[in-house]
Amino acid sequence: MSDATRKGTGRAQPSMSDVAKLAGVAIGTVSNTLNSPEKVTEATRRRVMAAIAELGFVRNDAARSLAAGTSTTVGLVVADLGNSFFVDIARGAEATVRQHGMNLLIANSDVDLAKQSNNLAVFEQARVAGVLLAPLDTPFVEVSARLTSNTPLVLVNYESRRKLYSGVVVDERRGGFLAARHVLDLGRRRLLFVGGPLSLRAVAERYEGAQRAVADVADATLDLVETHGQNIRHGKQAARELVARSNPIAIDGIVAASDLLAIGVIQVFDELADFDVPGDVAIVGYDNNHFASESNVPVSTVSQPGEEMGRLAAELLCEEIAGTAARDKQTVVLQPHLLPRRSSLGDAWRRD
Amino acid sequence: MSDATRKGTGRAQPSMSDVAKLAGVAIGTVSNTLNSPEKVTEATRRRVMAAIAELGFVRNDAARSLAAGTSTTVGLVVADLGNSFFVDIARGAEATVRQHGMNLLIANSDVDLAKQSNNLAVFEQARVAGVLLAPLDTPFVEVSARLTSNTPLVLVNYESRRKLYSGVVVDERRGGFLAARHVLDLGRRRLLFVGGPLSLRAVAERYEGAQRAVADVADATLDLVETHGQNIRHGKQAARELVARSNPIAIDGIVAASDLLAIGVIQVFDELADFDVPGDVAIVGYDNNHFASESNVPVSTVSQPGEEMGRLAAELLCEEIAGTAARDKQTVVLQPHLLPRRSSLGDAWRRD
DNA sequence: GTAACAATTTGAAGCGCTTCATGAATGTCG
DNA sequence: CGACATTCATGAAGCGCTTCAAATTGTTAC
Repeated sequence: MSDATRKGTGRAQPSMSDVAKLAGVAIGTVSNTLNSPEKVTEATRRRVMAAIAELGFVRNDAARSLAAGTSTTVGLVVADLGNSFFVDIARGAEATVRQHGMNLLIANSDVDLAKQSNNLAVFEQARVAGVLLAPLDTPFVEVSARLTSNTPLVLVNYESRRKLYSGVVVDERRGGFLAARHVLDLGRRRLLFVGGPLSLRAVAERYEGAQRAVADVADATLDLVETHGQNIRHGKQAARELVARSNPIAIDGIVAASDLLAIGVIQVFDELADFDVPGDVAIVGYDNNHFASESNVPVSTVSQPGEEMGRLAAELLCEEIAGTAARDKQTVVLQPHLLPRRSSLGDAWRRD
Repeated sequence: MSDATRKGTGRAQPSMSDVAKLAGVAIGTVSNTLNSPEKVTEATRRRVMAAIAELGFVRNDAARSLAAGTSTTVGLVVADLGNSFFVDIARGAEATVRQHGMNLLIANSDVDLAKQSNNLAVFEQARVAGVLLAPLDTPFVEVSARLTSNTPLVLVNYESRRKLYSGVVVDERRGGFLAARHVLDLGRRRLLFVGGPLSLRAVAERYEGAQRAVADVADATLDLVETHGQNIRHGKQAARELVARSNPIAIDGIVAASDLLAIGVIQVFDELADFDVPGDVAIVGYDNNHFASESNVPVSTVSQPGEEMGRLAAELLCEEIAGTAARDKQTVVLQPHLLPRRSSLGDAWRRD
């Protein structure tokens, strides 16, 4: 690399020894004023800071963490940034990580297993202090294959079967249960679960929860329309399918695996104008989607504590990094909350 | 740090010299099989790879980039991950960066200027190959203050006034113009712009564009309702305010600064049931919000090419990193596109 | 004036890697 | 068969930092 082309501008980054030279001190002193200012006289501290400012010195963190053997960044590998649930997790994780004086860097797997493991590899190679993994809802192959390394790793929204990692999850069954029981409490008896595919763990567990709630009530039934995804589009399809089955439809309560599904269903019902929500059919969604609360018929929902999950997971990770973590890996289970709105309560619901 | 507490497990990461020892080769050979396999015999390559696998060796990237003086990661500092526009940018940037054999790490500024500059600092200290910055819509102070460093930096969705950095922006005026002209083309003459605050550059420019379109038509007028933000809530407020001004309202076309605003307006109009959209009032939003296309009345919108912006910005950055960039900084201006849907076309619009 | 001690400062060692001059081994050709 | 390439492998130097034992300076007590 010729001197002229180096780094585009040709001006090389000044190093710590440049700073030391300019300030007329030893290199160790520069390091000290940066890392343990209390070990340095006020006078020399000022001289060093002046030199740093004059040269525009920026500490080389690669060298720092190589020499110190510790890093101050934490990596977060996230299944899908397009999903606001994961953005909430990121936000929570960042807050906690920051409190511990570290930084959070995010890598998006974009619903692609290969990218996910590549992202894990990137963080490991960078020797980050630790990694938070909010993985794809798929078998755990990739993460287990990762056991070669010993970077601390905490899972978010995924439970390590073999207790290899700590993690934070939310009780999906409970969420499904809450949603269904709410509808049942409103006196509805012929329920329907909309969501899918059931091969997704989260969906399956929500469905199970709903089944349990229905089983508790003697004359209640739970039907199922399995979808190919959780978007508005899928909700609309499901609603049309439902109407095609029998019109008027034979149900009076719907538990949807996502708010978007619920919205899709409501929209179709609105169009048909035959079904009143919640008069004829009470509907509960899932996720506390930002839009859902603002939509035409505010959707009752089950709220996932995304930020809290991020915070807790980061807390667990920081413990592992500090070495203060318990020997045994633990999985914290957070409880979802029901947020009843108009799509189930009707006019009884007051916007606050 | 005692041996027992080190790294939690106590098992230290193996180094390249461990691999070299096990494979019975020199350390330089290990480096070569990793970085330039063609310089190494097939036989030794295999021996080395076997040793790597056996030890579970993971290359220390901090040491690598320190020694090599180059990094293989690119940083993206993003104003707000909660906004899907920025997620699109991230997705585009990642695709391009990956094509160049590098990795993309994301840091979220979360609409906080202090975090933004901290994030920039983190990436600089990490000596990433380059940084993409999708900044907050605020004065350029922080980024200029950053001039001390010489990490390549490309802006996304922001134009460097002093041409200090290359960048990719979208022509917001054009977007506003397209939206307004579309409504005018439908024969509407009494238009209203909803959005705000106008101190946001993007909003102001969209408004200007709309004004220009209206100025082109002799008898057309453009009214303004300034909002405090671009959410559904603000749209509802604006609509109520409008109705309060005069009922029936004196306008027949609305250009909104976001799809969410448009949805809010439509929802209020729906409730009142007095105004038909688009019969009485044609509405165009902005952003091609995922949600907007699926809503009850699919919202006509102006689409921002987020992914393309990310791709292009990453392309520019890679050029700067490679040193093949033109001397002068350039700002690429991308054009937004109009996507007419039912909220303006009515039944003439067919879902595809 | 000096010994004893604390407070600062110093600078060499080394973190794990890439690089590259050097050497060894093998092949080629007149 | 010797001279010369060519191909591989070697290992020391050094990237910019942290650390820490040792040197230096300042302070207090006697």
